[in-house]
Amino acid sequence: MAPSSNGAKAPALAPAIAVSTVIFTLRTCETGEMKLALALVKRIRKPFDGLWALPGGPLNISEDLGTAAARNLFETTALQPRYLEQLYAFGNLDRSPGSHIEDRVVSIVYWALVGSDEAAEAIESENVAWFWADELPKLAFDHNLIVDYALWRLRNKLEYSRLAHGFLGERFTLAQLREVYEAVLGKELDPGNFRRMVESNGAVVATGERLEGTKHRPPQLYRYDASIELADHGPLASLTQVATQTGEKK
Amino acid sequence: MAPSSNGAKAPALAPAIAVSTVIFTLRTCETGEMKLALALVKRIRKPFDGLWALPGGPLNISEDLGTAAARNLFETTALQPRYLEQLYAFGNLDRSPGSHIEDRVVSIVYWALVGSDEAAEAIESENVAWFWADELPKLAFDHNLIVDYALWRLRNKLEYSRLAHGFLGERFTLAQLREVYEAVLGKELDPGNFRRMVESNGAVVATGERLEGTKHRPPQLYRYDASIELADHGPLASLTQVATQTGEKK
DNA sequence: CTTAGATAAAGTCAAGATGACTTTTACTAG
DNA sequence: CTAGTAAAAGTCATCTTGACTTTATCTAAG
Repeated sequence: MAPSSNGAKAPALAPAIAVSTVIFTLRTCETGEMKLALALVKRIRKPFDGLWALPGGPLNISEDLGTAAARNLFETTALQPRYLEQLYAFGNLDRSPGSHIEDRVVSIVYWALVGSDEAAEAIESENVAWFWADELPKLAFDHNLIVDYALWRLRNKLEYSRLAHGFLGERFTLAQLREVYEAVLGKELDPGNFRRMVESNGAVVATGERLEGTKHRPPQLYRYDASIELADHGPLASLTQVATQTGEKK
Repeated sequence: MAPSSNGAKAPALAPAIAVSTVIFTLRTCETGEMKLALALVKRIRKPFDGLWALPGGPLNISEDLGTAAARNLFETTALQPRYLEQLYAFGNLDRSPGSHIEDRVVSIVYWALVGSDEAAEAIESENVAWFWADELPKLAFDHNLIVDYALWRLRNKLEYSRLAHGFLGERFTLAQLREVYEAVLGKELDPGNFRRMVESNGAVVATGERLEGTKHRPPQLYRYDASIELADHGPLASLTQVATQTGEKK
């Protein structure tokens, strides 16, 4: 309650805040299958120099958390996120072994989805690259742990519609959508059952159009229901309807 | 990537970090029913002076996030949490309307459960009090939003065993456990179905003992399965088994 | 000793969800 | 016209869930 012993407003010893992002996309691997990949940057400084790490940086004083995450994402990949959500705040004292206490950093980590078509055009360089999610090297800091958690959230806590919108284009077939799920979950799904469940939960709807040029019965094209949000509204996600409409008192 | 324009190590303008906690307990109300309550402190300073707010304070440079939350909880209520979990990091620029930008604070919010028996002995004063979760006043900052989100998580994302252990004692009857759920969810549950589901998910087990002294058939006493963790391990909750055992490379 | 009242504990039943599988439909390529 | 392919629709047994019924075991009143 009371301020710390020293009441003066001198530069107090306080932990710094950084914002990092786990950037997911789907890419086609040698065998032609879709596989989950994420963007990493190579460290070129003291702790963990030379190791790969999650993109991130300090939080500007006049920048929202989500904005900082999106900015970082754009600075490293030149891409816009299709979906962005806060993951967790990592602040353990031992995240950067050997560092001095006054260099302590609390990382607020976001995770993002970028379109698989756009991801091909993303920046890649000596220091920025895509890695298969299941073949990661040892990362700097506690970033392996962070990625594990992000993967867990991606696989367990994300609804169909968001994944679809995050990775696919405006229109898509159910087979494409199923491919996305199979890539993320790492297992095959029954086409019939997949169709049934997608159609019952009304997040995606048929457009009436069909995709021509296949060498079999032409599949229908689907799109996301307009009323679905794609960006993260923080904890509001589920409360938004209420919170927004309440807003001011009636 | 590059440091900000000014390379000097002068006291950079950075957001401060605070840790706050939403402290839940169950209390018996006038009618004899259990109701969900949470601890608030009255502000005695500039922004929102006089309004009630979540207990919290700055994060010490050498203190883990969860430790800071537990310390705050103890300082305000003199209680130990039975369960503690990170909720979300709130960092919007408009959380404290009217404040100067250099006073910006990012709050990492935890939520906690304290035993309903212990809660009776908790500190209560002019400036610290329990409020019914469904009868909150207007709170300082964005704390109403935070509490709404914490309530949502409590009701939707918490498994039986943790709720049980968080609010009840070492041993309890299924009727007591059901009462806890009814209080949290705000609706009545079928005793038979409740029993079926608790017994199928093996989180709580029968002790073989019975509670004597009732004016009807004596109910069996249950306890939590030993293997259940109660404190928050950050995102590890579900990964711990793997992460911990992996730890060092084999 | 018997009975009423109360709740524990176990059981019943129908509706809905889920996974594995089959059949039919509509196109292309030869 | 036929074979090949995948879309789309349908079948079926199992599991889960909510609502409800029945039986068992205690206390307390008479």
